[in-house]
Amino acid sequence: MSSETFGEITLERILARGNLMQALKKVEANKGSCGVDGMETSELRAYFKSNPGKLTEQILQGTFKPSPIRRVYIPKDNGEQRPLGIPTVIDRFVQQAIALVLSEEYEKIFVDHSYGFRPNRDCRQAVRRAMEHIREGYEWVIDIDLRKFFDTVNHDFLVQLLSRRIRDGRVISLIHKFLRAPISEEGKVGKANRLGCPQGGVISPVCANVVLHELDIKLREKNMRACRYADDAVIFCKSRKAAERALKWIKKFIESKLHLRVNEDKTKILKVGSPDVQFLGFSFTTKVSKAKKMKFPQYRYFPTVHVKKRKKLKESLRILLDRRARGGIDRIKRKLRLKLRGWANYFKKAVPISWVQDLDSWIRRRVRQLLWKQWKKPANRYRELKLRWNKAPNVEKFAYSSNRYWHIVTCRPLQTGLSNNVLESEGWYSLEKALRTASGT
DNA sequence: TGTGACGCAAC
RNA sequence: GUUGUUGCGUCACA
Ligand SMILES: Nc1ncnc2c1ncn2[C@H]1C[C@H](O)[C@@H](COP(=O)(O)OP(=O)(O)OP(=O)(O)O)O1
Ligand SMILES: [Mg+2]
Repeated sequence: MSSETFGEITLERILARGNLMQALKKVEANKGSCGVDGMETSELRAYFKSNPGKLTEQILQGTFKPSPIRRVYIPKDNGEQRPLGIPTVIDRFVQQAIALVLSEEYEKIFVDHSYGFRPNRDCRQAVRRAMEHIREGYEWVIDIDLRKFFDTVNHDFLVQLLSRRIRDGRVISLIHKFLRAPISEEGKVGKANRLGCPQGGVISPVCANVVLHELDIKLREKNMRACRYADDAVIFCKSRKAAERALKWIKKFIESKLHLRVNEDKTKILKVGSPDVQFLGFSFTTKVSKAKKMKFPQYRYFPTVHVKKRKKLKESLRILLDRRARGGIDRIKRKLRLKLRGWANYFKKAVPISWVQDLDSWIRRRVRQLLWKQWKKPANRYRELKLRWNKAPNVEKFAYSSNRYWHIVTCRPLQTGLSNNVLESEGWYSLEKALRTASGT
């Protein structure tokens, strides 16, 4: 619990040998790409060892200057672009050292309903907490999202908050320097940054939590049923009226006190069962299988995989199982298994079985297409089919038929020769199997 | 029990 | 080409 008191955060503690070694390991393990200076993570250890005290001395003397941040854009799920800010590996190393200490201390004061970017906390716990509120009759939800969250964090306010807990001015100054690091885009270095924590900065997540901790405190003070993961906060109320009242002051608080911007489009008040409610990839539904209802008759709402996330998985499988897919069959098999395992492990019990069956038969259809294309020549097709289905009638005739894949895979010989069982025995994974192993049976 | 390689998810 | 935090999974080594 938060019974422990906030410890002293000093530069010496950040630069302690053990802390630096731990930070070094983490940067290396990430294997992230280089910053503006071109130094790779694989070169960091050698660099650090060759100049043992140089870096720490610079930091202690206050002469250390972070390098500019390399700007890279990556696509977001909604089609927009996400501006990353990639620090040099040296800066990531120093930031790691800071972040380890910051996180350790702030963990002691962060509130229980905050889940994002925090150790020993995951999405499932956040969703479980949300479900508890729903089951206690709080069926109206305020879904809050902040506009360009990291990029709009106010430096002065953040520094002010950090100063309340960190008495060592050198630490504050060092963090401030990292925040002000300029952006380098297409070789051009811009002016010192005045707004935001870089998406890609090591200390950014904990800084983000430090800012929204103020909101957490306020919500707890007012006895709100809240659940926050980064800038995605859901607050549960008993009525639409209550939700509207709450949203009014929350908005005001976020914008005027925290200097952040509420995303007007994505922020909304809805009944929890609405498909527009998405929290960490889940939505909440009353429409579940009879078996589930029988098992939990006392419950009404259940978490389920949000439709957008189902589509996202299917889309990525479509690319993986494309007829003109790159790489060999074995590689595709392995990737499919890995992907389904990982995915199933995250969503586990929230996946509706009827959808599992739909998806699995869709996967098998695409696998059949893939193999049919792979075998190419009729003679090959004959051989491969016969190999799998000895007692086949008409295999010969069928193997020499046309090339219209989608139509063909629905025909009997392929369905039998490449039946579900045959596909499974040849190592083709299914979501059903992934879910079975994920739930431990 | 601990370490490191790969991967999945959330943001 | 893709950074960061966090959680989990699989495999591997001692
Ligand atoms: N891949 C990532 N790498 C680094 N930081 C990330 C990544 N994804 C999300 N974040 C961090 C930075 C974001 O500001 C914050 C909230 O994510 P998100 O709401 O998706 O974007 P956003 O708040 O920046 O833009 P938007 O205005 O679209 O909501 O989480
Ligand atoms: Mg946002």
